[in-house]
Amino acid sequence: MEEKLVKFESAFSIDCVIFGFEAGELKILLIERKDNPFKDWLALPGDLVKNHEGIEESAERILYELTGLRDLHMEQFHTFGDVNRHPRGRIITVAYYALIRIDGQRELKPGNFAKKALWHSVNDLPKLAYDHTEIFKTGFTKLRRRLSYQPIAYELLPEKFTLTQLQQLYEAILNKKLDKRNFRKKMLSYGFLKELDEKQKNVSFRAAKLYKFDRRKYSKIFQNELGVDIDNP
Amino acid sequence: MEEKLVKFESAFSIDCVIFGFEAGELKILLIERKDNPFKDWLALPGDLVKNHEGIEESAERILYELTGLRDLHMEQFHTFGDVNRHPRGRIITVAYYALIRIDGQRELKPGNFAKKALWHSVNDLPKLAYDHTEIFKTGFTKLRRRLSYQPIAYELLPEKFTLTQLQQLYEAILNKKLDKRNFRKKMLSYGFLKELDEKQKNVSFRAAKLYKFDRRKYSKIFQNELGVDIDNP
DNA sequence: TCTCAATTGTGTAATTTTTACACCATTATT
DNA sequence: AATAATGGTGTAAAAATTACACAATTGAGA
Repeated sequence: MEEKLVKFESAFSIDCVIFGFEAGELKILLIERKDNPFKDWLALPGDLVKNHEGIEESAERILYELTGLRDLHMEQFHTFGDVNRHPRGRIITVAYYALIRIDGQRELKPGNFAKKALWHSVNDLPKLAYDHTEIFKTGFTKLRRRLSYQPIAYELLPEKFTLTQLQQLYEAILNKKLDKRNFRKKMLSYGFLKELDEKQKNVSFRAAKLYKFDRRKYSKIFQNELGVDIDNP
Repeated sequence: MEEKLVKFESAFSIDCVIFGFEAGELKILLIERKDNPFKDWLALPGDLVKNHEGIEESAERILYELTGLRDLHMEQFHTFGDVNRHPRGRIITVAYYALIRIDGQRELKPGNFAKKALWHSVNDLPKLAYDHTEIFKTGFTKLRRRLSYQPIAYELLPEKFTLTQLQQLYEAILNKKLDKRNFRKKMLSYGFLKELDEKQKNVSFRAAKLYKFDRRKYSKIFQNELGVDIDNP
């Protein structure tokens, strides 16, 4: 059963704050809108939720259509439902953030309602369409808070990375300088970083060791620490 | 403009997990449903969001109608949107938790669709209507996680309380025993507990000192520690 | 009024975690 | 061979957390 008419009097949508990390900078993926309202503005990728899909599913679809990627780290973080947040009617939107590895080769498909999709540094964002600036800020704050108790950052790095890259990523998200020795000590103490027999290439200085995440160990440590409490009904 | 017809093909609702603390037990406020679906089942208080109200506003209204209280500590914690979560159509629901002081005197108004409202211990909840058991569990987990980094528990206690009561409340939420001396040391170190010149009455043992929260000091300590990051756009 | 039962209120030492801090090593480039 | 740039490492001080036991107070009841 295909939908023809969007019920603007009462509908729900998904908006995604998609984080990536590139050249030492934290970025988000934005689209440039083709039409009114907010023609030519930058906006968060999003769509109306279809009748046959759950909201989680819808968020995954939006991400897949845009990036071709599935099974990303995604998290619902807030729902925005002010009466006038959307000029075309009463639409509440469920916001998710996602963490993805930026890959310059990958083609982004902005979809029918956008001219293009682009990565934009979080540090000098223009005003976004609708209430998307607020949504972004909320999502960024949630990500930051989350990172301070769960080391999810590796989702943003390439498979092999140096400790300096990891530290730069933390610094970009937490927005503060960290001490190199203490940072390394801490990260290595978790035990889910695996040192590789490989070094950085093509750098004109001492090459750093490469590491990768051991997902198995990571899960063991962090799943029961954060999931639904086992002792409760 | 009054609504006559509820658009069940696509609507949103609010559900509230309302926590209270009484007789050393953590409780939530439930309603007993009058009609189908889920006639006679216990459910979380909730309602459809009206066209003219924001979701926050809607949550506040639901709480006010039920308890007569305003300005409660409320927090949106998750939105549930599985396709088949509601037997009567596609309804996604935004869930809030609230913390309130149980007052046996206060009359609860269950509303038109419920037979009654009652406080129920969180420890032996029956299966709830719809997906409300899942909503409750998620809310409880969020509350627990929040409490471990922000001492919000005082919202659940009477104005004057003993440190033992406070500890019991923490134990009920975190679901584990705490060390009395360490607990007191920690709580008092925050500096927002004010010792009163008053003691417990009507107990057949050594009466404990009463304390109250100093909201002013509390806010100073915890507002900038958790709010939106000041350094970011 | 004495005793009992129940609960309050208190401090210290050991352990763990966090913080602060500086220099030599390695590599590519010239 | 010197230089420029970054990688990689350890220790000591401070702070936070944990573990742990007993005397003091009160009302109830004999």
